[in-house]
Amino acid sequence: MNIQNLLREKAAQAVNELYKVEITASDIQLQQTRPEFEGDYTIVVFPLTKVSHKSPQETAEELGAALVNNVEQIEKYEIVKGFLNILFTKETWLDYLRELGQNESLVWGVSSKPRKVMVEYSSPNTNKPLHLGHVRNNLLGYSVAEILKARGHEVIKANLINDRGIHICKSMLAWMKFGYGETPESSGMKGDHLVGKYYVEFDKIYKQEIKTLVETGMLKEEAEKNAPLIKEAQALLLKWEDGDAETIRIWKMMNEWVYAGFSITYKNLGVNFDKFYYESQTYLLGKNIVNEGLEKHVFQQREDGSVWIDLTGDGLDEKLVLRSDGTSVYITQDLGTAQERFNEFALDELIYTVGNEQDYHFKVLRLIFKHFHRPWWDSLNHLSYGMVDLPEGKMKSREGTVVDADELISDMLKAAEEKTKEQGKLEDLSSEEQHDLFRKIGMSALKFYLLKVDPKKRMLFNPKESIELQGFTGPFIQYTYTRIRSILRKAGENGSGDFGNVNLHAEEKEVIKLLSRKDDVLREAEENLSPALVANYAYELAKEFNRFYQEHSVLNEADEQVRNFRILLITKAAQCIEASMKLLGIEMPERM
RNA sequence: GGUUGUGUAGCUCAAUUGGAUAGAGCAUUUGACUACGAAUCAAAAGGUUUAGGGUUCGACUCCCUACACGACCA
Repeated sequence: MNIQNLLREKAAQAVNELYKVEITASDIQLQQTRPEFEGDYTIVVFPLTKVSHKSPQETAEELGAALVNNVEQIEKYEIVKGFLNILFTKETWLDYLRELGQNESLVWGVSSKPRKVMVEYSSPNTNKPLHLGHVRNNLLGYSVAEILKARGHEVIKANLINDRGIHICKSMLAWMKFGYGETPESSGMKGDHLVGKYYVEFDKIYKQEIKTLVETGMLKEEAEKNAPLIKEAQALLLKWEDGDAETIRIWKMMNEWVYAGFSITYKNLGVNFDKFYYESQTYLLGKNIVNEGLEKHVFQQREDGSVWIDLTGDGLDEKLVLRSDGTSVYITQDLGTAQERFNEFALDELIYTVGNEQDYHFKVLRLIFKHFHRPWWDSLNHLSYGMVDLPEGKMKSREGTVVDADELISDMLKAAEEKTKEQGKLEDLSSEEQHDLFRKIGMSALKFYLLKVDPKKRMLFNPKESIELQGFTGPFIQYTYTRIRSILRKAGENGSGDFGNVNLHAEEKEVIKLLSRKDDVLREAEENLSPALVANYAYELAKEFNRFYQEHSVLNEADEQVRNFRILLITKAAQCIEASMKLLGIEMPERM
């Protein structure tokens, strides 16, 4: 059993008996004992003085004595300034490791209430290739989905592709006018990049037209509306909405190019989806919701025909849900698609992985369903993440500072190859094996770099740092893993016996302690939708192993029981590192 | 203008959700490869947690004010 939970429960019991109250295990505040004191865990006594009506010192004294007397796993206690430090017997830790050893592989603790959850992530536009911001989105969404799965939930990974609207018409128009039939095949370009090229082309010529108009004396805003190219694009959108055959044909063709491109990027990123949605099929949804809102008097219609919701009572303002011409806005279709998804899958929860620039939007979405009294309105969650900045500042497409996802990936792999070759340890691997290794190392550097940061926070992407292999990085953890694997290969079958009641060194105990925290880490990662907690944990574990490795030998250990113990210890450490990194979408190599 | 997020070591990030002397990595300085892999380990140095006030046994964390940067709503 989880040692922290054991302590919480026993402490709660003891408090209840001592002071005739009814507190629960979760009322016990627990933390790691600071290294300068003797002990494994520390009970914070201050909150308990409210029920004991005694001084912190006295309360700690009574609780400590009760625990030592009643719990065989507890060896001693020590009180320092209102903190009750608890030391467990070494058998407690050895037994915990034995318990882990009963399973062949590592088993995560699962949620007591499994849910059915849809995680929407990626959700790209079809007018240009993916960039660094999308990469953070994809890695976060994928990882959160994997974390939820590991917790025992049923997860549907969904991708809502924005395949319609003025943006794709711009690319189409530019291609029709200036493309001369260029295709991915004829140009040798990846489809998403080819379409992106025409999007940029559109913008370039559009800007020129505006400039020319302004020179003839037109106001800038006016020029932006009246430039011939934008008018043409708008006309094209109308044709698309009318279902014009030729327009639809070109639209489909260009979107197919983009999808082929995206699927390569997704494959390289190692992400996947169970369900694709397309806006062209969902953008008309939501109008029935608008009607429902009007009937329920949650929405109000104005004289011009537009429909609004008044959220001033919730601290927000009034929000448009349908334009006066009867067309949808973004929130309209989001209302429709959310409703449809709950209907179709009987979801317990829906998580949108979208940047924090849309915090307001998702607040509104939840509130609307709250006013509709949907029972699931509260399960509509927004995995909101911060933007990715570059050392030069924000990514700006106009200034060409956008970091392209495909380029980024290939740069990472190249860097991994160079740095690995510098080490010169792998001459005997086939070139195929080498390339697989470079991929694993490069992607681990990239993924770990992006996932180790709290998703909520805006972060800095420093290309030079991202390809580092030392310190708080993915490759460091991989390296640690391969060291363990190397020992285990050499150990062969020599470590399957029991280890009795061996001595336990500080470095060994610390590794077991960390292992015993795995389920709490996963639970917290779920609660906070934060892969960063898992990343930090994997790093801690790797570091703790390295500390052990420096001080103690496994294979050269003469005592067979000690050797058996250490082999099981490092086996479980390796499995836990691998399992944690897998939740981040990072693969472990056998050698590097 | 309104709403909202962020501000921690030179840089990039942590801090068990209010707990002990705020921790890591990089960079700098120093020590350890004839021990299972040195992509490692150990050590030094680096902090008025943006500033000021408040709440309490106790504040990086909660409240107020100001400043800086960002985002959103028109």
